[in-house]
Amino acid sequence: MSQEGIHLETSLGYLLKQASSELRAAMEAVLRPLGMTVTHYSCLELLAQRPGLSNSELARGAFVTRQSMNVLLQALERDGYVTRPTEARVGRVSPAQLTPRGRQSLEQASAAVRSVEVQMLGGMTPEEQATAHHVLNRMIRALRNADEDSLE
Amino acid sequence: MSQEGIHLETSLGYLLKQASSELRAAMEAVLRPLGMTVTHYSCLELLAQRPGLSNSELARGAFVTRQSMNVLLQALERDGYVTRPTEARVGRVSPAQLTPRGRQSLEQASAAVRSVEVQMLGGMTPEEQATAHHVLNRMIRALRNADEDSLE
DNA sequence: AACAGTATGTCAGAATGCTGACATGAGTCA
DNA sequence: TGACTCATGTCAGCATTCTGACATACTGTT
Repeated sequence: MSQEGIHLETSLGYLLKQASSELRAAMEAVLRPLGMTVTHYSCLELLAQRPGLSNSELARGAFVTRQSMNVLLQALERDGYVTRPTEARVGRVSPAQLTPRGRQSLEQASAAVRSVEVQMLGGMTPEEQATAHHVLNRMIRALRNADEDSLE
Repeated sequence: MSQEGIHLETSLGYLLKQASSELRAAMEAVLRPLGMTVTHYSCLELLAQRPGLSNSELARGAFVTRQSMNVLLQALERDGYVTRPTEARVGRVSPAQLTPRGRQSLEQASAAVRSVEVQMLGGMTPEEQATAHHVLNRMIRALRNADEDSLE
């Protein structure tokens, strides 16, 4: 059982992956008793904050492909958590809405996830939280620009 | 095509997931031409920095289950990138080693991944990098403690 | 020495997500 | 109007990872 730090600990990329992995595990742990997966929860939370999001938009927001989100949405619709108009009004986009049942199901999950985030923020001061916010945004922007650069 | 920021952007957890997702995508993009997956690369990199790691230790380092790492290791062994002793000397642990071929294959991948990390660090000052390092470690520690707490 | 507890390697089945592909509708430009 | 491009929803097949399970080996306790 050797658990001393690897040299990779000096890599921000590795740290990022590690933190994300830990966060995901913690979320899965609190969502499992509710019979909910992380993507499942992300979908509901996105719909609560932005009613009318389409399948593709939800997929982008939950960091999965639109195909994956589609099967999830169909299940959620079948089980009565969300509704989608039978026919699209504009283009092929069919905006999704939470049902009261979906909203209720989200409430407990949202509280559970909030507790995880509070745990994660631990004893961080508001200043530290602000710098974390700032630094993560910097990384995201830098990586996104790299993608665009390679596309031309 | 509505791409304006969601309210969730104020959540550090969401930002973390976003950054991690972006980083993973960027790594996949540069590793694909080399016929290598992220877990594949992680395994080789870990072995280069810490020769003799066992299957389970590699799994933890690459953030996958030991079962997943096992199938990868078997493939890598079959293709001559790593070697493992046919019989364990102590317990069931069989330490893995990179072959020259594995080391060579890693070289290009390592350079590619380094370029991604440089891109990610973008115009970040050394101070910002240090705070990023610090803040991510804080989050990781807080989440890990939460896990231990729930185990008792 | 016997025991429980824990960690490991490994196999098999299940779940989840992804890639490929297709048809449809909107926007653009000649 | 017609051709081209792009985004969307959706289906099918594939890949990767995970969960469950088992045998084995070390560790510490009584």
